[in-house]
Parts: sequence; structure tokens; C-alpha cells
Amino acid sequence: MSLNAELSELFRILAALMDIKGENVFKAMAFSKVSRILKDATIDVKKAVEEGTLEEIEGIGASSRRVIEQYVRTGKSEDFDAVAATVPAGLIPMLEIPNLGPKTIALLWKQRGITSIDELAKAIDAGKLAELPGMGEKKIQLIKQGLALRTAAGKRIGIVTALPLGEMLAEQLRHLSGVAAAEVAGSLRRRSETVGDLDLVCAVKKGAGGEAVAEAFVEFPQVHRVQAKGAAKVSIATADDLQVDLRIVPEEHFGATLMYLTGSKAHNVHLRGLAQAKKMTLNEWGLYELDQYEKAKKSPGAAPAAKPVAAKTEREIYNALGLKWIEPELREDRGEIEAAAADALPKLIELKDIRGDLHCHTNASDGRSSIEQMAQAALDRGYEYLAITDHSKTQVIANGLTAQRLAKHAAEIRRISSSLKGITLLAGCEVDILADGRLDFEDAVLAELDFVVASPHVALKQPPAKATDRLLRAVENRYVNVIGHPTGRLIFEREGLTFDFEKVFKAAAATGTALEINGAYPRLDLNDVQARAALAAGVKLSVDTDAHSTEGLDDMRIGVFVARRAWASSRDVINGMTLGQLRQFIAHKRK
DNA sequence: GCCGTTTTCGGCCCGACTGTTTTCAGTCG
Repeated sequence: MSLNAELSELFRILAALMDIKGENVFKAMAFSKVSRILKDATIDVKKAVEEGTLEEIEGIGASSRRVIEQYVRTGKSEDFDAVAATVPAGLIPMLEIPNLGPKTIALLWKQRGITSIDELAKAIDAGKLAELPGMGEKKIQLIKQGLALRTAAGKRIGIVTALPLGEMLAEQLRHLSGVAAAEVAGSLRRRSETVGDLDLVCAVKKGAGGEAVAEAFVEFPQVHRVQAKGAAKVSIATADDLQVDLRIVPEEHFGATLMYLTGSKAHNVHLRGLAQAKKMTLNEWGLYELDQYEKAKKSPGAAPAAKPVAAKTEREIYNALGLKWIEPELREDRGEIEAAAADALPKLIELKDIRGDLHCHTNASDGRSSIEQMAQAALDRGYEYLAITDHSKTQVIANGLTAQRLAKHAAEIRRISSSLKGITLLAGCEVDILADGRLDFEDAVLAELDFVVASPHVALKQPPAKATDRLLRAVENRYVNVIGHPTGRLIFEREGLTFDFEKVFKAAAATGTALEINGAYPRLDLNDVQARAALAAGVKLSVDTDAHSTEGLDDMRIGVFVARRAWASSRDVINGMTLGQLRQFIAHKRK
């Protein structure tokens, strides 16, 4: 775990301890914020401490700074240890149990001496929870249910699984009578690489009731269990124990609810702060003048009886707050609100800006489709070019090409390319970056190719210093145009390489080497935060699919989501270039 | 704990739903 990650975890636990201790909730929120800041940070915390730049970071105050500084120097924090000594460590994981929160955990601890999940389970079975204040039979059953669910609840699913499900549910909602609009919201709308649950927003037309939609929704075939059902909100679980939350609102409030449910939480909190500064209040019903809102009559599930400043569309609400509309992918409170206020948001890349795919395989190595089939599929997707980049010889398991086979393959690619209209094939290779940074082919072999992707496939657990040298060596090779899936991580499966990002980004920018956003799930490598830091260092990105079949080319959509979350414009991405520009990019490095 | 053209003290985002409650606390997002 990196130092940033360790500290982020430390503050996450510190916030949890505050919650359980029943400290001021804002204290816990403050620590949570520090945890999030450290998780998102692409800065090197150690360096920030050494250079004294920690205090420039908003949200990190004197107390947190003291903890960070001591931890960086000594690997521990006395402040943290002092708090941790007062609360049993076993209580922290209990916070992950659905339906069980900090107040109840503290109650169980103080009144029944329960200090771990195991003890909780035993206490329930022994009937020891009865007669606690506020603890009825239903509540005990809820906690029991939560215990049974906890493994599933902590499980996140990938965007490639969640997106089709979410889009299908939204489409089913749109077909219900009285429904004006339905959209996916939540982290899925922000295109996070994984999601913990699904959020949907449904707008009903005037005169139509939310009850009917709620009733119809719980009858959808995907619904396995209903957890809560009101006229404004329904929570269900699918057969796979994925939670789906639906909000139902009158259409004139659709934008406010969509915005609220899209989040992120940090983004929303920041916006509500802005609203307050303007003597307004922002909630899922809309943006209201504070004095009018306070006077207005309110009842659960119904819009407050006040005229909102804005509510119908997201754009109106952002504008009323003095902001440009913010793309959902940016809503992480990573500077997008400040940028929106300054009209300095990037024009995010879109799928239609992509002119070609620069990393794919054919049946010459481990792909399933032929050169012709891949070329036709690329043409069908409107591409101007396609680089065919089969594996190099070390990838025996992937039927990697020897230099001899590669030369023949390249000739074949060029022959087919010259017979095609509307698309150019680039004869390339995905050459292995060996553990020591040597490439799997000599320069003389690479020099014969039009395009080279160099990727690490093995030795993905080597120490950071070695990994840094390894990648730098590949970056500095004049024939290497893209570093493919630079870390080699696989979501949920392996962490991949850690290396000195700053150093590698700097070298990539200086040499004219692009870094890949590999759109093949579960790679998504670089990830959003890394890719954004690369862009900030002046690096170009290459958004590719690593397709092993014609259908694999469709993963470009996912790759573009990651690029958008990295704040990338089309000009930041080499396969947003025309073929002529791309050839210049390649030639420039070879000079 | 953090922050400041509204504040160095006193605020800090806000509502829906459930359960145990006779008016609210806890959890969730």
C-alpha cells in the first residue's frame, strides 16, 4: 500500500472512531474528507510534508497536518493511537453491516459488551439484544439480515455489468404510463469503474402519481426483494443482491433529483455550501431562496410549497449557483466546481471524437478474428485507422509472434490495408516490456513497424524502484509509441505495478510517448486519477480496447468514460488525431 | 476538525423511510 493509501485508510478509520464515540458529526466528516483528499491526491504526500505544501490543501487543517507529518516521519501517529485505544478495533468493521450504524454499535458495545461481528452474531442468537432501548423485534431482524448480507453488501460490481442493467431498468421505467423521463444516476452515471449499487430517477407527468410507478417497479423481473417502498422512493435488491434505489419525482423537479442522486456526495456537499453562501438551500426538490423555503409547508414525499429558483433541469440549477453545467463524470469534488465557476471546464472527449483504435489483436496471436474482420469492424465503427498489434514472442501462452512471423504478418497487414477503402491499417506489435525493461524485440525489428505498443505482462509485483526503471527504459525507446496498460492492474484481481508516476509521466511527455487508457474491463489502466495526473504532466493518452475479437472494439466506450473522468479533451488523445497528425507524432519520436 | 467579504466563534447539506415511537432517532444516500 502506498503512503497516500495508508494515510487515507488511517483517516477513514479515525472518522469511523469519531462516529462510534458519538463525537460531533462534523468532526467525523472533516476526517472523512481528509481521507478522500488523500485517496484522490496524485501528489506525493511525503514530498508535500518535506516541502511544507500540505497546508495549501483545502480541507487539511492543523490537526490532520500534525497526524500526517508524524506518520510520514515515524510510520505512526500518537493522536490516532490515543483515539484508537479508547474504542475496540472490532467495532470498525461492524460499520459495514447494513442497517447497523454508529449509534447502535456504541449501544451494543456499552450495554452488552459486544466488540466484534462474531460477538454480535452470538448475542443475537442468544437473545441478548432484547430490552435494549429502541430495540424491537423488527430491528433485531434487520440487523440479523444485515449480517447475512454483509459480504454481498460490501461487494462492488464492474461498470460493464452495471451499465447494461441500469440502462435496461431505465428503459423499462420509460415505458410505464405517466412516466416523463427516467435516467440512471449515482456513480454509474458518473461512470465510476465499479459501483456499489444502482440509482435511478424517474419523472412522472402532472397528474400521475408516484405510487403507481413504485407498484409497477417492484413487479419488474429483476426485482428479487423489496427493502423499502414509498411514493417517492423505492429500494429493492436483485437476485445477485445488488441494491437498486429509485426516486420518483414530478417532472418539474427532475433535474434537482437527478443531480442530487448523481452525486458524488462530496460534490453535493460542496454545492450546498455554495447555495448557503447565496442565502439559498439546495435539496433533491430544487434550489430555493432560504427565507421562502423556511416558511414553506413541507411534507414527506411531496415538493415543498415554495417556488424554486431552479429545479427542472440540472443546467438551470448549476447556472443559478453561478456555475456552468458540469459533466457527471467530473462530479467528484476534484476541482470541477472551481473550474465551472471560472468557466474553465474542459470540453470532454466523446466517443465520436475517436478516429481509430491503436491496440488490438488478431488470430495471428491470441485474438479470435482475422485481419480482414477486424478491419471491417473498425470501418463499421467509422474509424479512419486501426493498428494491429499482436503479441511478441515471450507471450508464448498468447501465441506471441517471433520476429520472422511478425515480418510476414506486417506484410499481410499492409497488403490488406492497400486493398481497403476508407481505412488504413497500421502494422504494429504489442511488444513485451521484460522485467528489466528490455523489449522483447530488437530495435531493428521494431523499426520495420508502423506503430509500437509496449506493455508489461509479467513481474507485476516487482518493487517500485525497479518498475520505474523498467518503464522508463521502455518510454525512452524511440520506437515505442504507447505504453500499454502501464500498471497491469486488474480490477478486483490484482494491484499491478506501482512506480514513480511523476518520473514516468515526465519522461513520457519529454519523449513523445503516449500512455494508454486500456478500455478492456477489468483493466481500465491507467485509471481516471492516474490519467489525469499524466495529462497534467503534459502526457498524451491513447484510448484503446486491446480487442481480441471484433466485438472487443466496443470497449472503446468504456475507455472513453475513463478518459472523461480524467478530464481529457479530444486533443489530449492521440487516437483523436487524424492519420496525418498521428504519423507526425510517430515520426517525431523516431527522429 | 475546518473555515472565514456572514463569522477567529459558531456554524457546518438535506430529505426519505423504517421502527419504536406518542414526536423522534437511526440509517442511508
